Amino acid sequence: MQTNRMTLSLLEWYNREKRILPFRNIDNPYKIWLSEIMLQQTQVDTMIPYFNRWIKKYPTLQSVANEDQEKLLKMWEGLGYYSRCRNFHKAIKIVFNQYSGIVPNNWTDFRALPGVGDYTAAAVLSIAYHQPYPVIDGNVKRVMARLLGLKNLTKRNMSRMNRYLNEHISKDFPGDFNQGMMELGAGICSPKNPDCGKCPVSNFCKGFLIGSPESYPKYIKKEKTPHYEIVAGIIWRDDKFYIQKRGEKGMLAGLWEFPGGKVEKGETLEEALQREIKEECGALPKVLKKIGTIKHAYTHFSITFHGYHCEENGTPLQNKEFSNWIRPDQIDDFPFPKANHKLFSLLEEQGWYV
DNA sequence: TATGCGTGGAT
DNA sequence: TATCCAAGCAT
Repeated sequence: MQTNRMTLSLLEWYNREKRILPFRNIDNPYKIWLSEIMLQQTQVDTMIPYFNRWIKKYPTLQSVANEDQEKLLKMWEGLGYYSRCRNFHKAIKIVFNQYSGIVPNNWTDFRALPGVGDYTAAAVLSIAYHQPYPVIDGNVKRVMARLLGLKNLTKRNMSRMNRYLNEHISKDFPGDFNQGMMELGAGICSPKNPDCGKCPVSNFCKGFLIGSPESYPKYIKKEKTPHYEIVAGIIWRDDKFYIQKRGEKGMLAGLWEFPGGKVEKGETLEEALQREIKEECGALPKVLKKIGTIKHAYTHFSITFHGYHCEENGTPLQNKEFSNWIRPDQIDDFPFPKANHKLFSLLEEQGWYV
């Protein structure tokens, strides 16, 4: 397939306007892979400081393969979607043990690694290894829907996009083509008010020619998410408080937290706190004082999070396998979810101790 | 195939 | 302020 005008126009624009990204070292597939994992559902400016911190501590693939997962999660703390980190660790160990530490350069082997889907496989193989696999992310979907005038992202329309991209991707600079498409979506072909005057491919864009690019693709309204009242206890034993580690699966897996949980219907906050701590730690606490309330939104629900100072009430808490007693200055040694850090902030303001 | 999975930026 | 949505993947 010969290079065509749309491709040339996109590449010319990309080379002129592209952001200088610290993670585009084409000699280092490990760094490109990490950057693509960190960028999933995450904006570039949010991810960059995390990437720089990670690479400073783990400059090589081997250094990740040999590290404890808890330390890696601490580096990931605050970035969200923590399964990315756990899967990346798993995949790096596979590469280290089964591929002599060389990131596979073929689709079948690389795509099979945990946490690597079609997007990441195409991104890494095109950017690091110059192979002509087109990426389709949220940006590209929107850009392509407008270019081709597709209202609905049906299976049929997705295969149209795929065919168009496979025909138009630059064989010489597939990584630049892919990044150009994504940069276009991020900076110009935005969901609302696309800046078509600056778009290098507006002449080829059906949405633009029709005069309503923003109506592609069709907007799908999302269900409202539920809201929950959550209670949690900082349970003191002298100058230390109790934390427990979450399970290996599900939400916030592998992170640490305080005991607590959802308030049920007809329950007061303190009743819920007593019940949850009894269920999780095997003993009723004494509730000393309310710390305060914070709000937090997850993808599928939101919470109001009530924190309480507590202490043991005669019966000590059970010492579970994945629990710990720590001082406030030790919170930097454990990965905590964002909601817990919001409560930490309140405690910083008030002074930690009751 | 629809849903669960975090957090922060943009409007 | 509320809402959308972001360089997706696993199940």
